[in-house]
Amino acid sequence: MNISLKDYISIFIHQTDLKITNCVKEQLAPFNLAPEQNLIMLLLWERDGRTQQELAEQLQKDKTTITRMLSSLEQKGFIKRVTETCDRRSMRVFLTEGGKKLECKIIPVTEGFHKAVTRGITEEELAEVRRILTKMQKNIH
Amino acid sequence: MNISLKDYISIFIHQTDLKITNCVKEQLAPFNLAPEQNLIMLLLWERDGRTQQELAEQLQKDKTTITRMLSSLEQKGFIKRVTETCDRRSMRVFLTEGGKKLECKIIPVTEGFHKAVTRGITEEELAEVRRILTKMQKNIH
DNA sequence: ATTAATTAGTTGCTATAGCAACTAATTATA
DNA sequence: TATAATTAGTTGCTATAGCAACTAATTAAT
Repeated sequence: MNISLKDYISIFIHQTDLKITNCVKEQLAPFNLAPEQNLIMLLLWERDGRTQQELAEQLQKDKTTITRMLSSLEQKGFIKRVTETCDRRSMRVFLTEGGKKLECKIIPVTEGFHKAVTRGITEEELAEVRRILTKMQKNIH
Repeated sequence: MNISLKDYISIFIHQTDLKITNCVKEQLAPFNLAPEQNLIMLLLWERDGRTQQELAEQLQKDKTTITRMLSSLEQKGFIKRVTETCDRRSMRVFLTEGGKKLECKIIPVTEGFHKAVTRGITEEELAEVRRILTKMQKNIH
C-alpha cells in the first residue's frame, strides 16, 4: 500500500473494516447469511415484530438498504413481513421457524469471531479505540 | 443502536467507516468522483501508467472491483486504458487531460477532510488507533 | 372537511466489494 | 515443440449502501 494513502486514518479504518467484513462473510457463508443480514437477525432474535423503520434506525442504515436486505432474508425463508393493521403503511418483521432455528448456530460464530478479533487486546485499549473513533464521528457532523 | 450490537467492536468500526465514507462521498460529489474512485486517482496523480494489477495490489482490492471502477472513470473521461505492447494481457492506466486537471481541485478537499476528521486528536492517539487496528487485522489472519 | 405535510416502504439508479468462471496471453515444463 | 500452468483482465452473480423520486397511508393545518 502506498505511503501517502496509508497516512490517511480514514483509509486505514476503511481497510480494517473491509478485512473484518470479509472474514465475517466467510464464516457466515455456510449458513447462507451475509454479514449485514446477520445484524438484522441478531435484532430479531432479541425481539421480532419490529418495523422496518425501527430496524433502519437501530442499524443506522438507509431504509432502502433495509428493504432490500429484508427481501433477501424473506426469499431465504428466514423472515416474513406482515402489514400492521392499525397503520397500514408499516410492515412488521417476524422470524420464520427456519429463522428461529438459525440462532443457536450463529451466536457461537459471532461470539467466536469477536473473541478472535480482540485477542491480545485489553479492555482499556478497546475503550480507547472507541473513544477516538467516537471523536472522529463527531468531527464530521 | 442496540447495546448488544454496539458491544461488538467490529460493528463499531464498520459504522465509523460508513459515516466517514458518506461524508467523503458528499464532498467529492460536486466533482463527479466517488470515494474509491478518488483513491485510484490519487495513485495516478502520483504516477500514471500503472497496470490494473498494480492498482489492485496497492488498494488491496479484488481485480474485478478495479476493472469496474476503471470502466466508470473511463466513461467519465478521467482516465484511458492502453494495452501493454510487450505483454498484451496487461492494461496500463493513464490520466486524460480532464483527469490531470482534477488534481488541484481534489487535493485540498482530501487534505481538508483529513484535518477535519482528526481535529482534536493527537498524533499519539492516532498512532494508538493504528496500532490496535493493526493488531485486529493480524488477529483475523 | 379539504388540503397540506408527514411517514413507511418500494423502485430505479449508481457505487462499492468479492467469488466463480471465463478468455486471452504468456511462461514453464515435459 | 506441444502441453500445462500461470497471469491479466472481463463478465455474471450476489450483497451491501444511499440518494431521488415515487406510492400509499396517516396526521396536521387551514
